[in-house]
Parts: sequence; structure tokens; C-alpha cells
Amino acid sequence: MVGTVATTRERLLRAARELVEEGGYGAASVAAIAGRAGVASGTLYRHWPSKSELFVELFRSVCDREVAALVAVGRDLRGRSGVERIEAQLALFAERALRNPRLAWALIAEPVDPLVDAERLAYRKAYAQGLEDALRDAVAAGEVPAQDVELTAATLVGGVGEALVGPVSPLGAAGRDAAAVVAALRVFARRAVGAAPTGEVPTGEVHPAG
Amino acid sequence: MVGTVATTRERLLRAARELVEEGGYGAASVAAIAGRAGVASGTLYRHWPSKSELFVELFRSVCDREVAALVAVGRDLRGRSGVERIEAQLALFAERALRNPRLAWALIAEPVDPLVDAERLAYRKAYAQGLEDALRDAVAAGEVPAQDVELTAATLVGGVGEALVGPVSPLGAAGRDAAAVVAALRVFARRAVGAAPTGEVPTGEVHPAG
DNA sequence: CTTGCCCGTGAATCCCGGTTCACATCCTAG
DNA sequence: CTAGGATGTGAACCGGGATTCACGGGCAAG
Repeated sequence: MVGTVATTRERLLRAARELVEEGGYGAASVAAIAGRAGVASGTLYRHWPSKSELFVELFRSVCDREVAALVAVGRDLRGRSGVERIEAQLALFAERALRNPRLAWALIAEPVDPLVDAERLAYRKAYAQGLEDALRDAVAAGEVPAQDVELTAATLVGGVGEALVGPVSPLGAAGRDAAAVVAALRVFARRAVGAAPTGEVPTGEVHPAG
Repeated sequence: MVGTVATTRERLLRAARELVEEGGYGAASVAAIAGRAGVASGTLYRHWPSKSELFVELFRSVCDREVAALVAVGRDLRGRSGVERIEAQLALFAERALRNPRLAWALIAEPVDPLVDAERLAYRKAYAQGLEDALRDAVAAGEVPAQDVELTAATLVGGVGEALVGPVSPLGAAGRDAAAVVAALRVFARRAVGAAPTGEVPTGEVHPAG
């Protein structure tokens, strides 16, 4: 079974994902999903007990990919400073979101139904957790001042998400350069956690890492 | 019209607001609104052409109050520094949101329908704009480094909103002290815009209390 | 008085989208 | 070849919620 034609199940999943990417959950009705997959509505129920469960599976698979990427970054930068890891994680987050804003919005915020919302929560927590860990290290290492790491992490995740896909996003308006936005967000993040400006060491002395 | 008994129209608006405060838009069906207002469903259509339009009016009135409060703060602090104004605005935002999280969530994020969503956008823009203005002043005055003010403002609005009412919010979990959260957010905001730590001059280093 | 308008009623209606199910079709095991 | 399971079909069904409308009652103006 190498490079086979996609099974119906896969086609349904793909159709659902595409629809969500294009128009959010609202655009992904059973009829639309089945239609795009080239099958009848009833077919969907041969593979999932309900539409919600299809969404859960879809959501989970997409999130797993995202989180995996995040974890990979964390591993690659194991030796680096906490601040560097935070920056890298947020930059990755931003880049991926910018590449597919609709999907990002669906993953980050759009409410669907309780089942999917629970998944989303887990996803977000994973994200915030990654930041939190790096931030704690940074605090311990004296790279940044002591702070409410939980709140900082949550605010960063929310803020960056918002800035990227939210309704006030400056991106929506003019077509900005994605790379520039990512760069600006890195700077923002550095400041927000209390790190010294890029490349500099905080006025010479830092507290010994303990 | 001195302290008269509420008109049916007013009772409907109030009922709708209460329902949204308690359970979000989902809980505010026509039947529920009419029921709480003590009238029949059909009555609603004597006053608005559709449910959406009622929501638009409701949304607008609530937002106007919020924005008015914001503007008032801006005016009161006219003499103060840009950073102080930013802090004050965010703190106000946070306090109000914490006082009524459900409503805040509805105003900040919960999708309803295109008509209302357009209103939300205006509201958010007003908010971000207030921050942006203050931030620009701060940059001009040299209180904070040059930066992408638009992006900083958007990220702050989103981040604070998220931290307060979002699903990853640390508030949801343990019952935190609202005042403490507001204080932490002020600190976060100062850092995020690049201001010196409270009351200190940029030259001194900060030490974790420990 | 009576005409007409505003306001209120609530059951009927409409709409939309998820879900079901009786009926093929295909494929594999026996 | 045939039975039976898996898969696919799509029209019909259903529930929930917005919207309509034929039917009063009050009330001010003519």
C-alpha cells in the first residue's frame, strides 16, 4: 500500500480541514464536508458517530503536529538560554499561524462545541506550558526578573495569537511582511518577559545561576 | 420620563444583557429573552426587525459605556506620562473584565453573527487605539524604545483580554485575587512596552526578591 | 361612539443542519 | 457460487430556534 489513493475516511478528514481553513467551522457543515469529499452525507456516519467526533479527531491530529514542532524546537535548543527558547517557540508559533491564519484562528479561539473545546484547552495549555517552563528557567538563571510566570505565559500566548489572527490584528489591514511581524513579536516577547534587548547582556552583571 | 417604570423595550434589553452575562450569547435565545422580560416572543419583533439588531444595540450600548470609561481615564491623566496612561487603561480594562467575566468574554471574543461581530471590531479598535496613542506619546517622550506601536497595542489588548477571560487564563483555575492579577498585568504591560520598572530609572538593575 | 393605531400574544410556520435508515453495491471468505 | 459484512447512498426525519401573523385589548383623536 504505497502512495495509495486516499481512503474515504482520509478524504473526509481532508475535506473538513480544507473547509475549516477556508471559512472556519461554520463553513464545515456535514453536507459541505461530504460534498467536497465526493460522498454522501450519510457516509460520514460510517466513520464517526457524530460530526463532533470527526472534528475532535481532526483537531487532535492538527494540534499534535503543532505541538510536535514546538517540542522539537525545545529539544533543539536545549543548551540555549530560556529567553532564546521562548523567542524561538513564539516565532515558530507565529510563523505557522501566519501561514494559515484561518486554521490558526480555529485552533486558537473559534468555539465549536464542548467536545472540541476541551481539545483546544489541552492544546493551549501545552503551548503555555512550554513557554512557562522556558520562562522559569530564565528566571532561575537570572536572565529575567522574577515574575508571575503563569500569567506572563498565558498573556504571551493570548497576545501573540490575538495579534496574529484576531480581529484587531494589524495584519488584517495592510499586507505586512510576515517576517517583519515575526521579528517584531520576538522583540515584544523579549521585552515582555523582561529580558535585555537583543544581543546585549543586562548592563554587565547578572545574578549567578544559583 | 422621570424614573418611570421600565418600558417593554428596556426590559427586553435588560433581559438580554443579563442572559448574556450569565451564559453567553448561546443562552440568550429569543424565547429566553422574552420570557425573562415577561413578554411573548413576538413582542421582540415589535421593537427590532431581528434578534441580531437587538444584539447590535445591546452591544453598542455596553461598549459605549466601556469606551467612555476608557476615554475618561485618558482625560483624567492628560498630564501624566504615556506609560502611566497605558497602565491605567489596561488596569481599568482588567478590573472591569474581572468584575463581569462572562460579559467581557462576550464583548471580547464570543462570535455571534456578522452584524455583531462588526461592532466588536469597532470596539476593539477603539481600545487598541487608546493604547496606541498613549504608546506613541511614550515613544516620542523617550520613555520607551521605538517600536511597532500598532503591533504592541494589538498584542497587549489581545494578551490582557486572553489572560483575563480566555481558556488558558490562570484565573479560571484557582480563585486568584483580582487585585493581584491587575497589579501583575500592570507590571507585565510596563515591561512589554519597554518602560523602566515601576518607580525606577532605567539604569538600576532589578533583583528578584529572593 | 367608533375609528384607527400601537402594543402585546403565542401558536403556527419556516429554516437549517445534524442524524437516521432502508436500500444498493462491492468484496472476501467459505 | 453464495452468504454476509463493510461501505456508500440520499431522501426523509427531527429538534431547536428564529420569525410570522391573525387575533385581541387599550386608548387617543375625530
